[in-house]
Amino acid sequence: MSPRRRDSESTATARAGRRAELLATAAEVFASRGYSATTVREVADAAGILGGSLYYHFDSKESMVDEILSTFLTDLWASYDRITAAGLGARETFHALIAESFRMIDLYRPAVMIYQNESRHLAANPRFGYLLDSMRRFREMWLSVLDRGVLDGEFRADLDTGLIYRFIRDTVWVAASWYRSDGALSADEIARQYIVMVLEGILET
Amino acid sequence: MSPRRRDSESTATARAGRRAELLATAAEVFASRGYSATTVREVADAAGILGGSLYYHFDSKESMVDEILSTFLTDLWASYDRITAAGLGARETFHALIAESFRMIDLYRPAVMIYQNESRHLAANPRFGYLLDSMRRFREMWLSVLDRGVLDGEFRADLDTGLIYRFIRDTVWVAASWYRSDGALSADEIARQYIVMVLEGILET
Amino acid sequence: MSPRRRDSESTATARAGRRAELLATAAEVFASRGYSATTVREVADAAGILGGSLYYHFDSKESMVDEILSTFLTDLWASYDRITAAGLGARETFHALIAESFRMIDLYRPAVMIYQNESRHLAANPRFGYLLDSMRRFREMWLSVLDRGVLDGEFRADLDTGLIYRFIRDTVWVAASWYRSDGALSADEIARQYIVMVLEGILET
Amino acid sequence: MSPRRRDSESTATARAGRRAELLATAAEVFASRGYSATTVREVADAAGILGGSLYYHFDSKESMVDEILSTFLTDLWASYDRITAAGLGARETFHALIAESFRMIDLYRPAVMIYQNESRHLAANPRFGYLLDSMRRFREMWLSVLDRGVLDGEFRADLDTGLIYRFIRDTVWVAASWYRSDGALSADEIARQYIVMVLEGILET
DNA sequence: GATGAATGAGAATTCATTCAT
DNA sequence: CATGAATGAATTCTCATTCAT
Repeated sequence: MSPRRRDSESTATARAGRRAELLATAAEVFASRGYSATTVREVADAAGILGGSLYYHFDSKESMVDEILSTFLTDLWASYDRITAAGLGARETFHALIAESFRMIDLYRPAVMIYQNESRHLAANPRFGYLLDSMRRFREMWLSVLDRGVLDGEFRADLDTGLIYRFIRDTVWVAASWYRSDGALSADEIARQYIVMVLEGILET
Repeated sequence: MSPRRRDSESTATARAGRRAELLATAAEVFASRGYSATTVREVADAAGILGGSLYYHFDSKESMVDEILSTFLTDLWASYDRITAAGLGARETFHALIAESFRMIDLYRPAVMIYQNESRHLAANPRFGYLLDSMRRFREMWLSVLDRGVLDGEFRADLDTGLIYRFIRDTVWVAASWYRSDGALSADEIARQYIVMVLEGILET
Repeated sequence: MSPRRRDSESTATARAGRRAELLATAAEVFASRGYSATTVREVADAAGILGGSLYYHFDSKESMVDEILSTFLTDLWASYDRITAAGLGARETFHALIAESFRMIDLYRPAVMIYQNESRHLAANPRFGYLLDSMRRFREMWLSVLDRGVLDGEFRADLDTGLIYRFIRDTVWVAASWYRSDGALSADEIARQYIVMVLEGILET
Repeated sequence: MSPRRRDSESTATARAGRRAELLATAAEVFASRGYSATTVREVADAAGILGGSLYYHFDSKESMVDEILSTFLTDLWASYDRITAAGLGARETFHALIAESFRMIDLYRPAVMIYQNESRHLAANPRFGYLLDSMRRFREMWLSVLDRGVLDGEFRADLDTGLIYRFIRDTVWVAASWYRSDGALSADEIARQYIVMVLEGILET
């Protein structure tokens, strides 16, 4: 509680704040221009500073995406884990996961876009091994929900669950590319309609 | 059938063939590594020639993607136009468009991936204005099919057709990223299941 | 006069100064080796930095010549305009323009050489349209002086003024290629003899 | 006179003709675009063949300029030598040399332009040593004429003959850059007026 | 924290030249 | 004679990164 300590605390906080601010800017730019097509200078420009100045905050361009993606994925999996651990039925779990995914898109739109567009390329780098892990976990999680649903007689048995899985995976995340938090439909409404579509189809019955 | 005629035929063919060959290689590499992350040298390596030699055939890296994408889109729209001009009902049109899309993925997998992953960035360049045109046409085409289907009572009226459109658009093309022509499911089988999924949903009834 | 003020002054000066310094170096090299035969690396070497570093200051090799030439021409025309607006007689204007031209050669020798040697080629590029403008203005300016001189009975009427104009234009600027500010004749002395030569001829009378 | 011999003769002639034709084209292009800014492909395009095909006729781009320049200079010096050996007075020699120079411009316009614009750069190459020789001879020839003229009381003694020499040299050759054989003034008329200008000046007397 | 000026590796592109056909 | 396709070195330009101030 000495002045010195308060100082260093507020400095640390300010620093973290600036860092987060810069990461948000970087994420935005990476998402819209593509990671490898984006120059460090473009990120800096968007942040209103000079290219070199970014290196006071980050080691490298790579460490920026790294932090953007790992922050997002950490939060994502905390949420997913909470849902899958809740002991819900297949259909309810399905519901909850989809809804949560759209909430994540709402929260981390740029990060989701980067995840969606750049994962394949980045994953070649050992540093981004966790991306592969995440994709694997994602697959297992969904297959487990779908397979259980088929077993329970809730989901159709005449469709390839592997295909359904890809179908869900792709459509959910790709929504990040057109979703606008200020658009006509809220994240929750999109999730609701999306769930209806996937569960019941678009045919009039 | 005289030797002379065979000669001039085979040269003409070789000429066009070499170009197509190089474009196929380039498309493959662009698709797998990402356009801007791919170096011209990588394309050349994959083609078994030196970097500079590509410039005998193409003006620039950009003109390579340009040709890859415009060739694909020209063929795609020729097919789509044939279908929409056939005077089918909404549901049959839906069917035919989806099936054709998967056939296109089968035929132009790398081009589709590039279209899917790089369109946004490339479209910033006036040279690629046709990408925006294509996206616009795509949207109009699908909305027209969906709206007609809703009017005809074939498609549900309680879902946002704009949302359905995006849903379809994204899932169809994204399949290019995992589709293997030598995989377990054929393009037609994928299309069939995909259509069932979208039309009837994944719920057991 | 506080240290702070001196600092910021000297930084601002250094900034503009560095650019001007590099341009002076580039002009020197372009003038002596020829613009298109000069490599960016040669300019950088002459400036004591690496090739890539030049691009921190300039967009391209082209923009370097551009700046060199436009700076020179801006100054040149300011001077010429001052003279032609002074309301002098044809012969006095003639005098003043020639003298000023030699002063410009003294001041901008490399730029003049580049102007002289590369204008034709560069002018094909729309970016250098001002070179054509300048040549046109130059022609009009001289023809107007010469024609007025003929009318006033000061210049001979039996010579083609178009020919005289070219004669003057070429000889004046071409002097840049051999003029040395440390040579035996000063710019003013050269101008003086030059004027005598053109006005009175080289014949003993 | 055997058919074989006639054949080889006419082939040789045709070959030489084609060679001269290509050189004329090359000279034109080098003159208008500048030697180092001109690509071999541009020359070939202008000749209606492909880049590589030029190498059937010439060893290199360099050997093309070489042949262009040396052909011109050989002819030029043959003429100059004839004149200086004729034992004329200073003024008559002056007359004859200028007239001959304009005739050369008429005959070898592109070569003269190349000589004028590229000599300095090319001369750095030992292969083009003859360019320096030519320049040196040129200087000596003119200084000798001028000095003799001053001694004989024909030319003014109050002007620096070195300056007059440069003045003549530059204005004469530079005319190649604007001279058109189909222009309003013939080579002879230009020479005539030029001689008057230089000898008597442009002042009305 | 940020700036201005560089570095240096590597990217895209150019171009003279070669060569089998 | 000419072509088509390459080579490979050089060139222009880009960009992540560094660092003294």
